[in-house]
Amino acid sequence: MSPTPSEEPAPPAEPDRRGRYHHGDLRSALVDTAIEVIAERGVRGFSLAEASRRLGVTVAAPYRHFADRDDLLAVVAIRAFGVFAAVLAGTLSEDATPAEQLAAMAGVYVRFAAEHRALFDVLFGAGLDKSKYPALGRAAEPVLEMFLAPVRSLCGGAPEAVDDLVMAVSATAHGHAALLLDGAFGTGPEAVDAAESRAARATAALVAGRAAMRLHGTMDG
Amino acid sequence: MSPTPSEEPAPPAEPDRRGRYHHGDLRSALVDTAIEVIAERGVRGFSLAEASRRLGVTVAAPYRHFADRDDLLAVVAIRAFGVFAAVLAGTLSEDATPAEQLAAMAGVYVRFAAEHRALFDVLFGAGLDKSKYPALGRAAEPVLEMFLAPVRSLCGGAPEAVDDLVMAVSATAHGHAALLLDGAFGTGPEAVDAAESRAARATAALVAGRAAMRLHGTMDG
DNA sequence: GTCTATATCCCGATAGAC
DNA sequence: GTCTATCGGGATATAGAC
Repeated sequence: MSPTPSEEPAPPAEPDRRGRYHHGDLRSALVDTAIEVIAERGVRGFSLAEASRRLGVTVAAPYRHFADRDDLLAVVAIRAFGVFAAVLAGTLSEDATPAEQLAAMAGVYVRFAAEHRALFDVLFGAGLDKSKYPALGRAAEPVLEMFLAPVRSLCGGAPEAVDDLVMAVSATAHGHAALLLDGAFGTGPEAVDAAESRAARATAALVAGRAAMRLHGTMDG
Repeated sequence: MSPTPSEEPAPPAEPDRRGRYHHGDLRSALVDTAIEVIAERGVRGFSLAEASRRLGVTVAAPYRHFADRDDLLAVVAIRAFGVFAAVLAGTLSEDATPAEQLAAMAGVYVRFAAEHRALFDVLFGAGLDKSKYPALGRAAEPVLEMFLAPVRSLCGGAPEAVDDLVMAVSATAHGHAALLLDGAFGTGPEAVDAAESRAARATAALVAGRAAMRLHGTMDG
């Protein structure tokens, strides 16, 4: 019989390379793998055990790098906010009115949810206690700021109006994204296109309607 | 020694009453208990084991009445649609314009999410596969129909415009509800009031904006 | 028919050995 | 840093008491 033991091909030459994560990259490998698993099974289908299995480590290994499952998900969420902000920033064009910018951003919001479903799922479906992860709140600020800029241009600085419109636009975008992921617009790329377009148009109508209502003095509450 | 055994007060007289569900009401008791548990811990915190424990029944008992956890949740979701439709119907007033009705319904949508959080949570946070529960889709139809009525009045029957506006209003309402439950409007009754008011105003602006854009011919895609 | 008892499997989490 | 071992809890399926 050959000296090969049972199922291990060539272990002697490289004590710490293939299939093992002994030198500190297990942490980032776990984050990547988490996103993979979540993309396949959703957040609620993600488990540390599954991620450990895919990386060839024991179920206890992740606890050297993360306090618990939510702690890992919080790191994924922080990365998600980073990607989200980058995607939003990529749509800014100088020769667009603030209203057009907001409409485009609402569309991109929806597209982000569809194309980075795993990340979006973690942001809004993981049930992370934000007060427990201050870094999460900090990671969200750039995103909020990107919505604030065009709204400030539109509202001229009135703080209450700014807050009002930012929330309305966010809710419009988020609602379209949530309904899309829920299947309300159908499935496939056409559904994403449709939802993106609808979100943009709804946002445009919202902004236009605000202006009209302000002109006509139809304001209460 | 008194004849009282150890911890059982009076078992001999009533063989099949207190603490037992031998006669067919375990099914409905499970639904009620599920709503209780979900209200306390959220959908993802609900388990058949916990419901069984509260009802004094074995973990296997629920499987006599429901195929699995999702099957029970689907029944809860069907009840949720019923309550939702009833709440929406309660807000209809004849002397309101279709636009005012839609705005009010968006507000009620948000209030329903807050006041019946368990039911709302099941509807949108349980991840139920709707294609697997046809009865769920049927239960949702009355709700959709309530939004369709005022929209038809507004759009004069153009099928594309009707679909467009229903989705936009739904998304606006849903977005506000989701952000409220996520804590974006703060916590407590004031947050609910604020979110309800914002959803109503955003819907009013949306409808007004649509009309304005149609007048000005600003329509594309 | 309804529930109990039981057994298997997966997951989260911790303690201690290497 | 990772592994082994282990505990508790939940989902699920089956066999059997009443």
